[in-house]
Amino acid sequence: MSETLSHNIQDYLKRIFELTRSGGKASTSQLAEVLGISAASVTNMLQKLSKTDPPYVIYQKHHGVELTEAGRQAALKMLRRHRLIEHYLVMKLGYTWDEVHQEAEILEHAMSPLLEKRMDAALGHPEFDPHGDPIPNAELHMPEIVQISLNNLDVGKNGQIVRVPHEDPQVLRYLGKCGLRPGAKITLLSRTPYDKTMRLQVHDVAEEIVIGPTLGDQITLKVEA
Amino acid sequence: MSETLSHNIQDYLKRIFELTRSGGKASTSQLAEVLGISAASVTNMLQKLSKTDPPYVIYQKHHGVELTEAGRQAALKMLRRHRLIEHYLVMKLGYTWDEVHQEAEILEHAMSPLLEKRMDAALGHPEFDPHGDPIPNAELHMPEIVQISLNNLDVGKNGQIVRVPHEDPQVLRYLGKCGLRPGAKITLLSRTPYDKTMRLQVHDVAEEIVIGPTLGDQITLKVEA
DNA sequence: ATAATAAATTAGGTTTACCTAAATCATCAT
DNA sequence: ATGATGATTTAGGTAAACCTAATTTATTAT
Repeated sequence: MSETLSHNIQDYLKRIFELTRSGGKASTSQLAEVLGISAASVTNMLQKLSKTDPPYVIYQKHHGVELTEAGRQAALKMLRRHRLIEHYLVMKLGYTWDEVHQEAEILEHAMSPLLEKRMDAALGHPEFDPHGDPIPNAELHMPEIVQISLNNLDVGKNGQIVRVPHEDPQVLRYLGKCGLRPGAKITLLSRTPYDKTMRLQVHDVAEEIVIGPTLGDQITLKVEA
Repeated sequence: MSETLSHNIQDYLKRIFELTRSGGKASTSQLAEVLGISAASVTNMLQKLSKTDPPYVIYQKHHGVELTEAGRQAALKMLRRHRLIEHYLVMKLGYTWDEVHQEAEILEHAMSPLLEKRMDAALGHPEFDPHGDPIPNAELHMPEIVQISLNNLDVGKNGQIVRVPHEDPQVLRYLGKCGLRPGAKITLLSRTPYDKTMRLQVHDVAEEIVIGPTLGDQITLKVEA
């Protein structure tokens, strides 16, 4: 269980994790696509990963692949490291959000348990990275996520858009232009006491946007429990 | 010139640099020893490294190897990264000295130019790491300072302690009590011709101290070039 | 000078992870 | 139900970097 996995294997497991995040299986060609290699190479690796002593994946010819618990643990370990690194680079070394991903992609494979521990401590054991994605904790548990309306989000907290009102195409178009669409991660910057108008920052978008409580009520977010 | 070298090649070049630091060439077996691999593997790699388009080493069968200028630049780049990382881990992440070497050995290969730049800035562009070893600057020039052992310091000259022997805690404690620790500045007052016993003045400390050549050999100083 | 020893090289092989080309399987429209 | 199409797998091969065993070269002691 604690044999060291190669960089490549770590990458495969991480990608399978991402592709199967919302259930189902990952296909050979999907993996080939995200890993930037040929489908034949992927097939070879999947066969190998499904035959290790604790197998890392469950693989059936022509029917895709999913992680075993061992594979999931390994993937979560990489995910934790990746997000900790991203967070660290932004918080401590002045990186901007768009610079961190590539850097973390490489560093995560070079990170020792000690370095992970120290960065985690230096950041105060954060639960979310600067993109708003949750960071698995040291025991590899993801923070619990629940859904609430934007109106109920606490100031300073992050959330990820799940649903936006779709009745009025004009509103929808406006929100889309601001980057406020399902999947977008936001931070609530302030809420005025009197009329509950909210300023919020869409991650990866420079401008802040302002939203009133009528619209805010209709916007659903995933947030930490 | 800016092709990316493999981890392995970077390690070979770094080791050759270290082994030839004080002139001469590195032998196949020395390299096999420090790299922890067989001599046969080293021979193969040396042949390869001496035949690249800009060759990285000058290699003659049975007569050892030394770096070309291209090889030296590559080695210095790794040395800079290694020492910056060590310094960073100690200064910013609470590592102790015995923990940093292994960590840096791995991280140096995963370090981007941007990360190097940011760490360098975060540390205030240091010229020496906490060991007192010089850090090549961004243009890969070593600080114009030479390190010598106390035994080789001319009488009347000044120096700054860089390293003291760390095997014997009793000796260390004694030297520490005299103010003779890394960073301390000293002047060599005299050296007896017969047994090379030295009198020296630690700046900011009233008492002179006396040191024999056995201990003097193990005390490293920075002096002006 | 030469034989013994040590160091270095060559020869041949392994593993990991990739590749291309050819073959096979699955699915979908007719 | 069948054939076309696309996805997947198999077969055979490459490159990097390592290995052991056998051989060759260099050095050292007599």
